[in-house]
Amino acid sequence: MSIETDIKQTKFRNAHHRMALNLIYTTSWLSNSQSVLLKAHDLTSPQYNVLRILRGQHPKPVQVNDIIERMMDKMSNASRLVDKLLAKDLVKRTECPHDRRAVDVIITEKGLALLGELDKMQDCWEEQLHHLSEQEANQLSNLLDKLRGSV
Amino acid sequence: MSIETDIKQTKFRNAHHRMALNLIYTTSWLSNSQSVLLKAHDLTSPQYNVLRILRGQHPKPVQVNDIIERMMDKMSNASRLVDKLLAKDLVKRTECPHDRRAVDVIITEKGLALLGELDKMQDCWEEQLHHLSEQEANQLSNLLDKLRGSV
DNA sequence: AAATAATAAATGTATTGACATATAATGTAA
DNA sequence: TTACATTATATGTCAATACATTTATTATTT
Repeated sequence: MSIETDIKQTKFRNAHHRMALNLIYTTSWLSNSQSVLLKAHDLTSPQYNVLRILRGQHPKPVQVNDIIERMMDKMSNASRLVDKLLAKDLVKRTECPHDRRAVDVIITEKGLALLGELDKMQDCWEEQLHHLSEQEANQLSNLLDKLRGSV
Repeated sequence: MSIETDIKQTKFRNAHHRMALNLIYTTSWLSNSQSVLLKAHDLTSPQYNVLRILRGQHPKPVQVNDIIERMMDKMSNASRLVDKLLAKDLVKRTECPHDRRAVDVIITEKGLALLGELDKMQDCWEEQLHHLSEQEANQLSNLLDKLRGSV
């Protein structure tokens, strides 16, 4: 009885429609709560996302194109996002030796340190998710995979 | 095995983390596909959302504040959103008789006609959701409610 | 090798959104 | 009734985003 009260709507076309609205609503709820936490560290969600991608590959460099492919929301102008991180000394950008079109992006020590701090915040954020058991979390994830038709 | 390949990430901190990323990724996938369809009719998702809220109450007027409360992503500047719809003659805006601070917003015939067309598009969009059975859709929706702690 | 296509990234521009603040009307308390 | 708080909406400003285009480099074709 919840999404109904949250968006003050009692009728849905059908189960799938209710599910779709619920997905959008729940995700908006979830990512807003993350944005609030990140703002205290002067980061946006996409910036945080990029930093974690870079840490995942560290110390290997990552090209802008790779970043785009790995991002949650495939975005067009990732290079300006990298600019922002560069301005904060959280990443460094060097010309890729094999391909002079491309650019190698690497997270800096400062970036790693910031992410280290944010891990605690992230733990805190993830606590919210524990209304679901581990089993339920897996179940939800599997349903999402199936929804996208990739099972 | 899917979110892993879609965002090229094989390791997650834990089941809940994987679920959270999957939620964000799947919802982004879902709403992007809707945006693409809407753009052909020169509407954004929030605008479409507002129009449907107005249709839901039609012919009763809806105040801007009500719109905000009913929206998926609670947004600060709903009045400029109404402006946009007004400019396209999809809604009309009149001063609320009982409360001169408030504004009554009503969907126009043109707005209703547009939504009528878009219903077909929406059906089409919802077809995507049928990788899940009705039962699975309900299951997913219930898990989302539970995730938000509102069960 | 020259011409053409394809790829990686950056940039221009207009729109959208976030956030704080302003304006106006109403409600409430002294 | 005046002062003060609250509510409803609008606006100013700046950052973020979308989308198209541009530049530079590499790959492919003839």
